[in-house]
Amino acid sequence: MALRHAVLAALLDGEYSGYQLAKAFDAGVANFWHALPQQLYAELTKLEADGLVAGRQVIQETRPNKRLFQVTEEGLAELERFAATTAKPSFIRDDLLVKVQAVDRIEAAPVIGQLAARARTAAAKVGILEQLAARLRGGRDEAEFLAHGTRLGPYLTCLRGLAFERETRDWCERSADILRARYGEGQQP
Amino acid sequence: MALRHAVLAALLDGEYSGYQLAKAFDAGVANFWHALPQQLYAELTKLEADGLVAGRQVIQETRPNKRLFQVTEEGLAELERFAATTAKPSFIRDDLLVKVQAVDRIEAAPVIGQLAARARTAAAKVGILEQLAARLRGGRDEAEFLAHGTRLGPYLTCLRGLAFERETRDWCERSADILRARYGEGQQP
DNA sequence: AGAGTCATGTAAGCTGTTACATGATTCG
DNA sequence: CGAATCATGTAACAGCTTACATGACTCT
Repeated sequence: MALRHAVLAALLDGEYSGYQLAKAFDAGVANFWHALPQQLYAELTKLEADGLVAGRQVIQETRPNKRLFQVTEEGLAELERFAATTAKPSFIRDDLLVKVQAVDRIEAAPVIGQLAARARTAAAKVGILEQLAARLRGGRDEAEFLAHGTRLGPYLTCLRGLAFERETRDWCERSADILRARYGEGQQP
Repeated sequence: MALRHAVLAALLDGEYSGYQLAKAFDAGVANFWHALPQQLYAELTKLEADGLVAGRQVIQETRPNKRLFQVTEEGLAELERFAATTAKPSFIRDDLLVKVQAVDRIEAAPVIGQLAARARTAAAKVGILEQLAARLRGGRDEAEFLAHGTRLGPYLTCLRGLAFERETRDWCERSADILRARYGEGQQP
C-alpha cells in the first residue's frame, strides 16, 4: 500500500494526468518511486473512488482527452498518517548484483558488458538529476535554498537520487575495470 | 524469476540450509538480494525439483534436522545463461523517500525521527560490511586481493553494499539536520 | 521463567509485471 | 511513410508479504 502514497506525494507538485505521472515514475526522474503506467491508471481510479484525489476531464481537440488529478484534503490527511507510521527498511533487489556475485564462477564477459552499460545509464541520469536540482534551486545557492527555499522535499529526494546514481556509475566502472584486468575485454552491448 | 538466480549465486559459496540462507538474505548481510524465509524454502523446493540444486538431509540430535543444498552442474549452467541475458534496470522503492518527498507539506517531526533511525541502521550495516570485506580480503591489501584473490564476486557486491550504506547514512543524517534546522527537533523513535 | 535460536513449512492475500488493445497526431 | 508521442485502460500471471503453525533447546 505504498504506491498510493507515492502518487499522492507526486501530486503535491500540481495537477497531473496518468500519462504524465507514468513518465515521471518511469526511468528518468523517478527519484523516490517507480511504477508502470498500468499501475498508475489503476491506482488513480482507486484513489479517486476513495476521495483522496479529485480528477477533472480536460477536453482536447488535437490530442486525446485526459484527466488531471489533484490531492484532496482527505488525501493530504492520508499522507500525514502514512508519514507517521514507521517506515519499513528498504531492500536491494538487483539482477546485476546477482550476476556480479557469481562472476568468478561463470563467463565474465557479458557481466562486464552489462556493468559498462549500467555505468552509462547511471551517468546519463546524473546529468538529468543535476539539471533537476539546479531547476529546483532556481538560482539560489544551495545553503540559501536549504534554509529558505520552497519544495524542500523534492530537492532532498533529488540529492539522494544524485548520490545514488553517482555511486552506481563509479562502482560499475571500477568493477568493470577490475574484471577486465582479470578476464579480458568483455563486449559493450 | 530472479530469486532463483540469487539463491544459486548464494549457494556458490558452499552448502547452506534454508534457515542459513534466510539469515543471509535478511537484514545484515543481504548485499545483493533480499528475501523472506518462506520464499527461500519454497524456492529451494522448486530448484531441487528442477535439478538445479541438490539437497541432502543432515540428522542432528540436539537440533532439528536440516537439509543442506548445493548447486548442481545444471544449476551453474542456468546461472551462466541468466548472466548472459541483459539485466533490467533496478528501481528505487523506498517508503522513507516518499515521506521525504512530501515533508514540506506534512508534519516533519516523524519523518525526521525516521531519518535518524535509518541513519543508525545504515551506520550499523557499514560496520558489519567492513568486517565482511576484511574477512573476504583475508589479510591481503585491497589491490593485491582484487588482482589475485578468490571469490572476487562477493567482494565486489560487498563494496557496493558498503558504498550504498555509507551514502544512506550520510544522506539521512544531513537531511535530518536540514529539516531540524527548519522545523525543530523531531523525536527519535 | 521467558526470550531467542534452530528448523521447516502452509495458506491467503496483496502488489507488480507482461501481454494485449485502440487510435489520432506529430516529427524526421 | 514509419516511428514516436499522447492518452487510457483490461486481463492474466508471477512474485512478494502477512499470518499462522510447530516444537525442542539454550542463554540470561
